[in-house]
Amino acid sequence: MTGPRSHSADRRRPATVSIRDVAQRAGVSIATVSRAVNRIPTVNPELAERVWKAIEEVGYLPNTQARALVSGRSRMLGLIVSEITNPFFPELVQEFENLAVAQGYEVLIGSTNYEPARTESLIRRMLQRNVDGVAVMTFGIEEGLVQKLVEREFPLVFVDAGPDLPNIRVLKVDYGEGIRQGVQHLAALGHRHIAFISGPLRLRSAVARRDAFIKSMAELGLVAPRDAMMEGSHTMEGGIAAMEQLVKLDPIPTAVVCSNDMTAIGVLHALYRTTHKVPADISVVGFDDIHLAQFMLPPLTTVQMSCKDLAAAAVEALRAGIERDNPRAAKKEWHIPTRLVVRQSSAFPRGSLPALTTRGASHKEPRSAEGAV
Amino acid sequence: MTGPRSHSADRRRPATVSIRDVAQRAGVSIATVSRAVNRIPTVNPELAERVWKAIEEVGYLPNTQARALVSGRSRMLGLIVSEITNPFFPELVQEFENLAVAQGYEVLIGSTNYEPARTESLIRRMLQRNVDGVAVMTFGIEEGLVQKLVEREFPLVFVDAGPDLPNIRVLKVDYGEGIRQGVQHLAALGHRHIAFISGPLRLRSAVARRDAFIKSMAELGLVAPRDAMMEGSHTMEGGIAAMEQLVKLDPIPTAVVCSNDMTAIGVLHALYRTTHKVPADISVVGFDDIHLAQFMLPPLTTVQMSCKDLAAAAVEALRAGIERDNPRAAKKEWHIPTRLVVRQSSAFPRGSLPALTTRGASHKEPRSAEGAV
DNA sequence: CCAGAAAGAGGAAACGCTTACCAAAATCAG
DNA sequence: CTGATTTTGGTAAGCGTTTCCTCTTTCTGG
Repeated sequence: MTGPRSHSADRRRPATVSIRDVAQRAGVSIATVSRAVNRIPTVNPELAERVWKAIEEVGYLPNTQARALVSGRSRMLGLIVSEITNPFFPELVQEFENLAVAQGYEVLIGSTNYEPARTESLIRRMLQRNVDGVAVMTFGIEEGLVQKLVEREFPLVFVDAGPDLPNIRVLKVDYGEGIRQGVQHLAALGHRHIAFISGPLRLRSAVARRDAFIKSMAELGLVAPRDAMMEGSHTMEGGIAAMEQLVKLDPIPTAVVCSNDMTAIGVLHALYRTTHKVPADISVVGFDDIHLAQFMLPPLTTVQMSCKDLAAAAVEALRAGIERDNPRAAKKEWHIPTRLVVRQSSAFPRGSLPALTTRGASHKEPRSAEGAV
Repeated sequence: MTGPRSHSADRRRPATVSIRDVAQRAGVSIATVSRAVNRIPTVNPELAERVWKAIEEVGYLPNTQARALVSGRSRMLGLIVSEITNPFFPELVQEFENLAVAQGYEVLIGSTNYEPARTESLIRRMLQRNVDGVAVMTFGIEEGLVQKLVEREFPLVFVDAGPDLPNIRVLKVDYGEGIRQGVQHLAALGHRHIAFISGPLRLRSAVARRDAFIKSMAELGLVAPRDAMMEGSHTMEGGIAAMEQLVKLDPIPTAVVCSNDMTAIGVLHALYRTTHKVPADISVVGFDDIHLAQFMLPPLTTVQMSCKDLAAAAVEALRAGIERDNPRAAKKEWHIPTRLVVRQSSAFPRGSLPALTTRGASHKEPRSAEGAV
């Protein structure tokens, strides 16, 4: 009669051991147990000791559902990404989760796959599960999504752009800096015909990246002809399709800047199929610096956007919105830097230097810089 | 006074609209609302209609926490993977999540990163969140993990191997078939010196894959010398390290079979650095068939393990364990087939046919088969 | 036309926890 | 030594659901 399942008829599945079992065991009231568990200082240390011992003995785990129900806070965070299968996002998810868990939060993940219907149901589910806040890291908001959450005065974090409302915080990625470094790097190598493959242009972030490219080109007195500005889809398939168009151009671009690394990987593949050599025939620059980038053939020159920074900012911003006594409660914007990482997919354009070998030996080629420019 | 927040003092954050608001609006009791929501047939259709209308009007979403508390079932599933940043897993997660959500479940994801401490805390968290069941897709159980869950009579799904207990179901992957196809494919091309790079050998699945390789070799009267059997780590870095050893061998293997695709990608990268050509100098075969595999340079020949199949089986098995009236409740094992997908990282060993060109043109090379052998 | 059954709706008790509110014990000042 | 003040622990009221039980109401058959 003193076992964990004593007080409750075990009609339910998990032979759940509740706060009452602990109280009984320790010979105190459930209130005391609760206070001990929550480390409320008014409880007598000796009693607290007894409680902790009892907790250990009966193997008590506080029921989060019940906690959430009464406290109104679920200690769950929503994380919405556009595509979990794009390797950038798992890296982000990983970091985000580590940080969230360290703060005692659980994470509910969802990917929109760019489908409004999915997004809709995602929001619904998260609302229903009572998440304390949501980070929308889709790099481009599908409008309408916002509305539902905003109404509820939900702590919300967006990337790049979001409505200026009290509960909304924004992570501003400084695309300008990284992309400028990329373009200048290519220009310094002697490239003049530089193409760009964007993400889906209905995403604000994709537009922002493209604009950063155009601006950087303009600063150098360069301009990419309209047909060298392709719209991709932030996928390998999109990169392939775009590159297949670009190689038909005359003159053919000597370098391609991509809106993300997956696109760049697609480009590498397309050029492999058309037997163009990278970087001898065409230089390729990516964006994101996913882990995979350095293992591509050749290793990818790319603009790094640290998902560590991003995740850290997201969690911090979310907490600022959730915890009313948070010191950063007033902060509304976080800035994320970007920087170029030079590897071996970028080199002098053919003809500007004599007899460059390419594959295999290319990692020994002279380069303008290693690391940030 | 009739608004959604009428009855409850709004001390709490979310201006939560509860079942009471709906009841008031529809002019019925909360019991009736609950019954209507849960589509219990005894409720008068006309009343139900009124309830649904009221729900719509006040924007009611049932509170999952409260539901879980009273019903004892959270409708959350745990999904434990070894490494979310290994592209195989996001694909799996995606499928799993789609299926789970379709059945009305939410998914809590966690990756162990092969660290026992992480695993430990993962289990704790999931238990505390009251998940209805857990799928452990780490491809190799870190023992001790099991114990905690087993004690609670938790519905559990493992891959490859797990204790034979009433609440435990196992997904058996048929490594033999796919790996046999891979080895036979290489042998048919003329390869005799075939190396193997395994996963971390403390994982049972890694051992199973290696054993399947050894067995397939033996069937053909082949044997891989001990120093051609490397232990990797299921990462690109592991593949690189292992391959760097293998190229020092004399004679150098003409083909390498890898325990997963990430390892194979690492191998490709290592061979690029040592200026060996794939497949002309060395053929490479992967395992998993992640989406990325077909976009590698060259596209990777690999053994496909469908993560669709795997996810579907996992969800089904989990439901069988959770829902006591499930027709499949008695089924304890699910079988997952594997099959070879031939692409361009495998070809005749150098010398067995005259003058093979490699890169760029290799996709036009004669091959023994396209698709399954 | 009435007894009894069936059907439908409401009241209220749980689920496991937090937290106001209280009461008792302990401490202290006068 | 008494009355006021401070600990400190217990009691109970919820949190938003589900579900059992009871109470009407309506229908059926004799």
